[in-house]
Amino acid sequence: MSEYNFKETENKWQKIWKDNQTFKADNNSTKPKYYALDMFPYPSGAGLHVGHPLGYIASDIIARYKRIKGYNVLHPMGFDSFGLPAEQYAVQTGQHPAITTEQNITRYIQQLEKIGFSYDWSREVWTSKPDYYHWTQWIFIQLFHGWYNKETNKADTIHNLIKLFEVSGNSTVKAACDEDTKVFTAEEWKFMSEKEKSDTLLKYRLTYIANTMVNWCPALGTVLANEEVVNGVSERGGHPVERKKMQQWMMRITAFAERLLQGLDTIDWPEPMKDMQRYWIGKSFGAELNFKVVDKDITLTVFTTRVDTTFGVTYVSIAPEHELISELTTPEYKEAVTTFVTQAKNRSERDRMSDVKTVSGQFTGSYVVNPFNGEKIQLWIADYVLAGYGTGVVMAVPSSDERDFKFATQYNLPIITVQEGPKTDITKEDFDPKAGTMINSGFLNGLAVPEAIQKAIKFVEEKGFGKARTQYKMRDAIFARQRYWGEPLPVYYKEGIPHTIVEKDLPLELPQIDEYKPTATGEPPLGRAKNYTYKGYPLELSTMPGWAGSSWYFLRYMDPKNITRFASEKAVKYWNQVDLYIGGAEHATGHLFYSRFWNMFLYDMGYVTHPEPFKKLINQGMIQGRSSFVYRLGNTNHFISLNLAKKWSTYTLNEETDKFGIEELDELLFKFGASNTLEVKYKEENDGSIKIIYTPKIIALHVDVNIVHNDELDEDAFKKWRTDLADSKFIHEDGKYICGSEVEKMSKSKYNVVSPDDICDKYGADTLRMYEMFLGPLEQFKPWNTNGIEGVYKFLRKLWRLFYNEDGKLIITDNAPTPEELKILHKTIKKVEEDIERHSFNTSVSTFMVCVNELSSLKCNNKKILEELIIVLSPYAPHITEELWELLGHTESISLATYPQWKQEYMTESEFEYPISINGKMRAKINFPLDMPAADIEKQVLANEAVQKWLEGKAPKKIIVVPNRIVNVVL
RNA sequence: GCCGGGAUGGUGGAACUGGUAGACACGCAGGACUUAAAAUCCUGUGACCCUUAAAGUCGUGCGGGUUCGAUUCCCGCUCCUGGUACCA
Repeated sequence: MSEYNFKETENKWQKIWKDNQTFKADNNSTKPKYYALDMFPYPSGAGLHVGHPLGYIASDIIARYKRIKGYNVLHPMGFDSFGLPAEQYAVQTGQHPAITTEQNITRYIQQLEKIGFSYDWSREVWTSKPDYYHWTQWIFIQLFHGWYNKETNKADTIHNLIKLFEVSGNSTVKAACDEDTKVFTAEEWKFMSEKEKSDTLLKYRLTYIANTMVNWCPALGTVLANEEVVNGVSERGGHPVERKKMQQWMMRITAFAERLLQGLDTIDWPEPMKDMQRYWIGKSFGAELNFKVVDKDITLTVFTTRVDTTFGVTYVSIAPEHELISELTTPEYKEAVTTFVTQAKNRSERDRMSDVKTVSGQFTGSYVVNPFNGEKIQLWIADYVLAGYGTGVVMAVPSSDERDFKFATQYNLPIITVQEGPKTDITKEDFDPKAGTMINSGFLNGLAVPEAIQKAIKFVEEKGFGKARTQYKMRDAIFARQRYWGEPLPVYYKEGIPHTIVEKDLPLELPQIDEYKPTATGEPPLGRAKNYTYKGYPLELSTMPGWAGSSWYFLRYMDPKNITRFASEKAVKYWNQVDLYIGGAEHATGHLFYSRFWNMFLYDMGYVTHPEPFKKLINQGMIQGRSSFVYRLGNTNHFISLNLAKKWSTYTLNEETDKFGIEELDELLFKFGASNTLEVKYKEENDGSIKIIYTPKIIALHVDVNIVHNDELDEDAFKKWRTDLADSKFIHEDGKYICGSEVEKMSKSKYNVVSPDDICDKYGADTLRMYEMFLGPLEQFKPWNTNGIEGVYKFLRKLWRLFYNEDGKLIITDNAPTPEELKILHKTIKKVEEDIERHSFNTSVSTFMVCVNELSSLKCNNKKILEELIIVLSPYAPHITEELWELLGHTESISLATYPQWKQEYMTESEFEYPISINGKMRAKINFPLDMPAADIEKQVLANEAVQKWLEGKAPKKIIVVPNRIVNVVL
């Protein structure tokens, strides 16, 4: 093979890698380990587009790089194969989602293999396979039998909690539990019924059943997440959604809030990503404060971060969902309150939150007492108060909080100013709630806000009005979906008490059902299964949410075939933590959060060796589509080239003054059979006269980007693209038809999807890999644009030609490398190594290009030089380098080679050319030996003729010599 | 509203800690080879000034500042983009 034949080369090596299992990771290696992980994909029906592999290519480069650096690398791939699209397809067609899923995965694997990734396919996992979800269910069971001990700050087994209850009840137990948990003694515990014990324990378990507000969609028969509800109807199908209190399986993730927050400081993640998680956890310090309700035996507790403003409280507001509302409403307000509450309930929480501009509320008729000054103030229901945060009750300080201010103004409630000084006026733009000093606030008067907060909290605790409290925004996660295509919850009910199924009976497999819809009685689809029971008892009909399987898959890769444990202790200990995780930033508060939670739990229980699953994280930016447009004249099949279209559509012609213009245009339009495409508009001028404007009607149409090359339209392909375009005519500019472009999301309907398969067929996988890296920084969002791909392709052919001459003869020599060649090589090794370490893949591609250009202009065909260059290049372009490696006489895969070390000795120069700047402007260049002292350089610079010219006889004030950089003369 | 990221030639982008802005690539222009085309190779390519050359001037979104020197640091804006949202 004397010409670079990427097809032959790539097929050959992909087959060899597969047959030899070249990239199989060893669990019993003595080498240091490196775990490089990609976020596994959901296999959608559309296949991969060119944006998907971006992160995979980067991690593959690192995996291959680490291999030749001597690491035992775990680089696996799998599929997050439970999910909604396959289920919806099943509902429509009756085809089992497993079939659809398998078809999609097969296609994904074919596509991935074509790009030449060094995955260890023997470790492939699918979350929808029973031997995988066996262990998802097992983790669920561990969580069910777990509780969180706040004393030791660790999760523990429920067995140990029961022992504590038996000894001293729950009053001494510090645990993460439901708010409404009642205090009981050991004696009381002993005499509880089985059901009572179960209910009590559920308040402590890390997976538990609770009544919570959910978005229920009757038409779809399932609970929806907040983001799936838009304007009160479901995102898919537009069915009405109601707020409903339902029994749901939950995960007590809030128990881990503090540790999930603290853990962020120990991991190497992008700072914005950590910030998102911090914000999501939403830790805030403040206090609980009790407000007694007048004439009722009720005390309302509020949470506030601003106890210092308590003297400014003029009313208290309560969430519409609050349980005590009916008790708190006086008879004369009953009707108004009921109307208001029903109204508010029908707006989903997100809906209410996004509609920030309007506030609404209703007086309950009740009054509460401000503990600080004994004042009687009104109790309102307000829809800006969220039931799920804090206590669901808020003390309102209209002078210091913008929402309270808006509400108070709207309902004519009093306002007491408690802060004075600059920026304390709430009606002004520059209002800062924490500015100024306290006034009208009794013992707090004159203090700045931070001190006032401290003093007020102390006061509250001393007087017994309440206590200091840390509050988190994060809430427990709902862990059940009323759907078919997910992991069945391994739970059955015996006399109304939930039990987990025995571990040896796992996995609890998804049953076959005839249809994938909810049952007629509104039960989840699993209600259709026949004999869906365990030991004769009914099983839970909900399945796990989409994030369950993806929350631990990185552990399964460590030992995917294990049937006795999710992964052997030895494997878990060896692989320990994911060293590098590459994936999109969109998972910040979902997958990445839940994975940390589950891993932390498993760590507490002694199943894994590190509390944080992902040591280092890199977010790759999304690759957007770059749509191409053609410009159609009116409703004809005449298309105008981009710049003509631009000109014409802004080219308004005035009949009076522009006779020539309109004739010219009309003639053109007529010539192309496109008359009647002029739009006539009338515009009134300042002087009252009417101006007639003609504009050609130009319609921009999306055109398939695959028939546009460097923005030039392939006209023949265009005519064949759609039958109605067969008779198209083109109005050219410079003899070509140029298309317009715009950056949009990649999607079928915009005809801007580019498949990696097409690129591989046309240019090869190595070109695709290098080009995707060359496109720009990994983290950056960027549009896909095939325009520059030729450059990378040319580079690979140029590399090939270092080995063969024009006659197809191998021209490698064993000569000793010249110093110049060595210098080029070692410069390249150094630069590429630095680039990989800081993930600047785009610059290393440039470095390779420079290197090959320089070597080829030196006509270098030295075996030693090329050998090392090929090793360094191999992570980027694995196929061509394997082929060339073999040509150099090696019989083993390049992945077993050793990464060459760059040597300073080949790169040092004896002289350095200093640019000389005078008052900041570059004026001359002079060579000096590297070891010349600064004082000597100064002298020689002043003596230099070229410099003298610029000095004009003046003596410089100062000379700055920056070693190996610059000499600056200041006049 | 709040929290991020960004703005550099015709285009994608480089410049790592302040030190020759525009590496590398695309595109474009010209040339070589060829009967021709493709492929390949060579040269030029920020703008202005200019017959040419030399030299010069201006240039990293806008306005200021610090510095001998700023794409880089500081202050104030504009626009684009991502996330998030009544969290008390």
